[in-house]
Formats: sequence, C-alpha cells, structure tokens
Amino acid sequence: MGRQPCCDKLGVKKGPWTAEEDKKLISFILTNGHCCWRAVPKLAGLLRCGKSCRLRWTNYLRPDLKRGLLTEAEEQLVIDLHARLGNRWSKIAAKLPGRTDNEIKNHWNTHIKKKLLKMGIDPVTHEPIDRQPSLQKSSQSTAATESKSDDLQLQSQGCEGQNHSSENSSPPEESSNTSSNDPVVGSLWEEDIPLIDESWMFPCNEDDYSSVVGPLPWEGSSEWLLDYQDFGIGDMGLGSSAIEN
DNA sequence: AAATGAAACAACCGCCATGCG
DNA sequence: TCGCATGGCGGTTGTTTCATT
Repeated sequence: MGRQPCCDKLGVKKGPWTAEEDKKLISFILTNGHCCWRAVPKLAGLLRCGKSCRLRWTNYLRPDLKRGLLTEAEEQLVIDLHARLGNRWSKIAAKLPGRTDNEIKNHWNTHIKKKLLKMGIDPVTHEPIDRQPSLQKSSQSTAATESKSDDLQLQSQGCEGQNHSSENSSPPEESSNTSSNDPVVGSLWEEDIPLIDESWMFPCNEDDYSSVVGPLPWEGSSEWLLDYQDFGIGDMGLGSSAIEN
C-alpha cells in the first residue's frame, strides 16, 4: 500500500469546475501544453488533481470538441461501432471527430439505449429482442412497438441477465450487425484509421492555435466563455508565471 | 406557483495497461 | 525482471435542468 494516490485528497478540490478554474487550465495548456498531467494543477495554480484536469480538458475544454447533440449520422455510427466494439467508448469516440468517450457514453445511456429498446433491439447484443432465448420464455410482449414496460424488463433481462458480464466490454464477436453493409462504417473496420480531425493535433502555442481554430474556438459553448472574452487569454499571464512558482 | 420525478450531463472512482528506472 | 508512477478507460454517482402533476 505504499503506492501514492493520484492526488492527495487533502486540499484537492472536487465537484463542478468554476469558470476561473477553466480559464487557468486553458491558459496553462495553451501556453505550455501538458507534459505531465500530475504536474499540471500545481503549475497552473489549480487545487485539482491531475486526473481531474485531464478529464476536464478532454471532455469539455478541448477546443476541437463539437458541442450539442449527436447527429443522426453520428448516432447511427455509434450504434454500428458499438455492435462491433462493445462498450469501448474511447475506441468509438476515436471514430467520431470532436466527440468524447464520456459524451458518447452518456448519449448511449440516455438516448440510444432507449431508442434501440423501443425498436425491439437489445442494446447489448444488438439482436432483435424476440430472438433472444432468455426473453422468449418470458412470453411478455416482444413488441418492438411497445416500449415503456419493455424497457424495464429488458434492462433487467437483456442487459444484465444475459450472461454478458464478461462480454460487456468486449465486442459481440462478429455478430450479425449492420455495419458490414454500411460503406462508411465498413471502411472503418478494414483499417484502424482514426477519423481524427487535423485540428486534434492543435498546437500548444496560442498564436498557432488561434490560426487553426480561430480566435474564440469555444465561443458559445458555455457561460464562462462570455466572461472569458472579456478576460482574454493573453492577459492572464498564468502560464509562465505559474511555472515559475 | 410549488413539489416531485425523470432525463441529461458533468465529474469522480477504481481498475488496468504501459512505460520507465 | 520487478515495482512504481502515470495515463487512460469504463462504470457509477452526483448535480442540474426540464417536464409533469
């Protein structure tokens, strides 16, 4: 047990990030990049653990993120990818530029799962529900059209009750999914080419950064940005000064 | 208008894989 | 080869927002 925790719990702030913290983190990373997440909070003057900083950056502050709901096409791609990859959200996210694993995971759990259930498709196996033995015995309405009550049944039977504990995070091997028919998705399988935007490789230098993503890449993404515009990255001087500390 | 419940989203936790000394 | 530090991932929980009664 001599292992050092990722962050000492004392003096480490938790909970929602404030606009001020966001600004500090953004400014620091744009100025210095992140060589080592563990060091970032200290250098940036944040009372957070490195893990929290990394998460905040990758899931919310990263300038190349798309905000807003997934489009129909994206949603379909997620479904196809999930059929193939299972709950490997990071792999799935890698195929959707500008989307994070957390975002996709949330969207899956809140939207897509229900949508599939309504369609009579098991979100875990991607098989039609009425073709699943464990469900057939329960002779309840298989109805793709019926939803509400089915949702509840399936969440206990389809998701947990299907001996998927081990497969849960692994792909249902070569299942008869729809992806192979999809030219776009199909191409993804053949090569593991990440569909990553060029902008993902954004420069750490603020000037270069601006030239790539524009002066206010996060404009409108959240309230703090309004303040942020007034603030101005360059005026903050947090980066270099923080390092000197 | 207030209370309650549901949905959506953000963040945390614990585990695992990898790199390095 | 081993042990530790770190980053990353997936699951889960907490908080906020929205809808309904």
